[in-house]
Parts: sequence; structure tokens; C-alpha cells
Amino acid sequence: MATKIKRTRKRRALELFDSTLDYGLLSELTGFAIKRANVIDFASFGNTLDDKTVTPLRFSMLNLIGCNPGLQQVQLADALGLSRSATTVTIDYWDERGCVERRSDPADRRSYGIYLTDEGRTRLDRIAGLVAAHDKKFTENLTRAELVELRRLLAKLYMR
Amino acid sequence: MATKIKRTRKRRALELFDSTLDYGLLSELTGFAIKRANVIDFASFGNTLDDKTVTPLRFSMLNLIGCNPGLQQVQLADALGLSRSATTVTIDYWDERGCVERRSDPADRRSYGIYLTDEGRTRLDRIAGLVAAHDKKFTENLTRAELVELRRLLAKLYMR
DNA sequence: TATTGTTATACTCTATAACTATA
DNA sequence: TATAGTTATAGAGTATAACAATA
Repeated sequence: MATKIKRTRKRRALELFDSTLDYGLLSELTGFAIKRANVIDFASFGNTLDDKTVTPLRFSMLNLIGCNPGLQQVQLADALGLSRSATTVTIDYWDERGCVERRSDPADRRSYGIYLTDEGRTRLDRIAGLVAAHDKKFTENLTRAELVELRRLLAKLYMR
Repeated sequence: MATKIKRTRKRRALELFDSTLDYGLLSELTGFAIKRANVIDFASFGNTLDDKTVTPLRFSMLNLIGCNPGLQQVQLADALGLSRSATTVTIDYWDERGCVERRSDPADRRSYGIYLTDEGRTRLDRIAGLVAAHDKKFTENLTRAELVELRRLLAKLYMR
């Protein structure tokens, strides 16, 4: 009997460009090649964690809070390139799960300092281990030297 | 007087990592570096076109239809890594604007062949020119050799 | 007046599931 | 039974605008 292959998101991502179609301009765009790498990375990110609601963005936020305790929400927004409202909902996500807390700042009562709770620290440490392993797997086809070169070239794209 | 700088999406994207914050694990992740490049690319994509509703995904779809007239929706879905439902709504977008048409396939009345209209061809040609220029600008900091190398390294990430 | 944060609202992207028509 | 396409629904990501509290 023919095996039924489930068309998961990851499978779809990997099959991109596997066909015999003409991609025209798309195949020449570096932006599209980067997007494609990003799609593959994010698709397998989900399989790394048991809780599918922990997305790359949410992880990034928790990680940043863990590394820089006490930042204001505007600072977190700037650091991740988010609007204030997007930042609010992302922090809400972790707040609702008891992983971060908003402490009022007595010196400026408009703002809060954002801190990890003990629960948040435990969660972050666990997730970070899985994410690091995921990224290692993602880049396993590249040698150490190639990886360094890739990072250098990507960095040149940001320079303005 | 101090100039008020509007915090556009593109500006936010470019400022990522400009701060003195500790990004911890994030700064070591190749996946994050790729995401960042992708964010910058997409943020400026919007500024390239006057019609902000023409997104990278929608452009990709129109381009693919233009290069491969008569494909079924399932084939377009596979080619872009989309679910059938996501494909439907993306084609709907162009259909509503008179740029593509669904022609019933007499040989298999469940499916359609998707084709560009004259209007779609005109639009595609115009947009493609802008997108090509956008990608050239995006990669302007890299030499020709560096660009080739970047594409080679990205391709290694997809290999499985 | 300007800034911090929240809420309301909206649009894009994307999926799964249920459904219709057809194979 | 399986496949092509649509529709309903939902969650994630993201923005702008309006608002309250505070500076």
C-alpha cells in the first residue's frame, strides 16, 4: 500500500523549489533565498518545543528579559523592532503564564521594569537549551568556517 | 528644535542590535541573524511599491502564475509551501483585482488552471521591475563574489 | 506637550477541519 | 475513497489610533 505522506508545514517548506517549475525572478532574489531559509528554520522550531505556543518571537522576548532585567517596555520594543502595542501583548503572554512580572518604577510611575520570575528563569533555561540545539541542527551542513562567513555576509546586509 | 524621528517599521528593523543590550543566546543563533535580514528586507519591500497590499507572498504568487500559466492551485500551493486554503485566499486577492483568472479544466472538473490576465501581465511586469531593483539595493553592500557565496551557503541550509 | 503603557481595531499570514463536487 | 477547491474558524504577528496616567 502506498504510504500517505502528511503535508506538514515543515515538509512543505523543505519541498520549496524541489519542483520543476519556473520560479523566474524569484530564483534570482537574495531576499527570497533568505526568506526560504527563515521558513525552514521557523517550521522546525515548532517541532523542537512541546508547547507550540512558544514561538521564536516569544522566546526572543523572554530571553531578552532574562539577559537584561528591569528594562522598560519601550526599550524591549526597540530592541526587538516591535511597536509598543505588539510589545504589550508579547509581555502579556509571559505575564499570564507567571514567567515575567511588571514592577512599577517609583521614579517614573508611567513605566514598569520587566523581570523574570523564578518560574520564568526555569522555563527560559530549559527552552534556551532546546533552541540552541535546534540552531545547531539547522546549520549542521556548514563547516565552522562557512558558518562564520555566512554570519559575516548577513551582517553586511544590515549595515547602512 | 529636535527633529522628531518617526519610528517606522523599517527604522525599527534597522535599529535592531544597535543598542547596548545583552542579546545572550540570540546573538549566537544563525536563525536569528537570518530572521533579522528577512525583517529588514520585508520592511523595505513595502516602501518599494505604492500599493502596500502587494506583499512579498502575493508578489511571489503572481510571479509564479506568470512563469507557469495553467497550473492547478495544489501545484501552486506546493511550489510556495502553502496550504490549499492559504493558496485560495492568495489567488482570490489577484482574482478580485482582475489580474488572474481561474479556467475550468474540462479534463478534471474539480480543478482549475490559473492564468494571468492582460491586466495581470502588465501589473506583474511593473512590480517585478521594482522588486528586482529593491533586491539589488538590499544587497548593495556585497560584492558579486560575496553574493554568490551567500547564496551558496544559504542553499546548504536547505539541503537535507 | 511628550512619553509610557493599554486597548480597540484591523490586516496579513497561516493552519486545520468540515464541506462540496468530482474522480 | 481520495482529491481539488472553498469556507469557517482560529491563532500569531503586527500596525495605527485613541486613550489614561504621568512627566
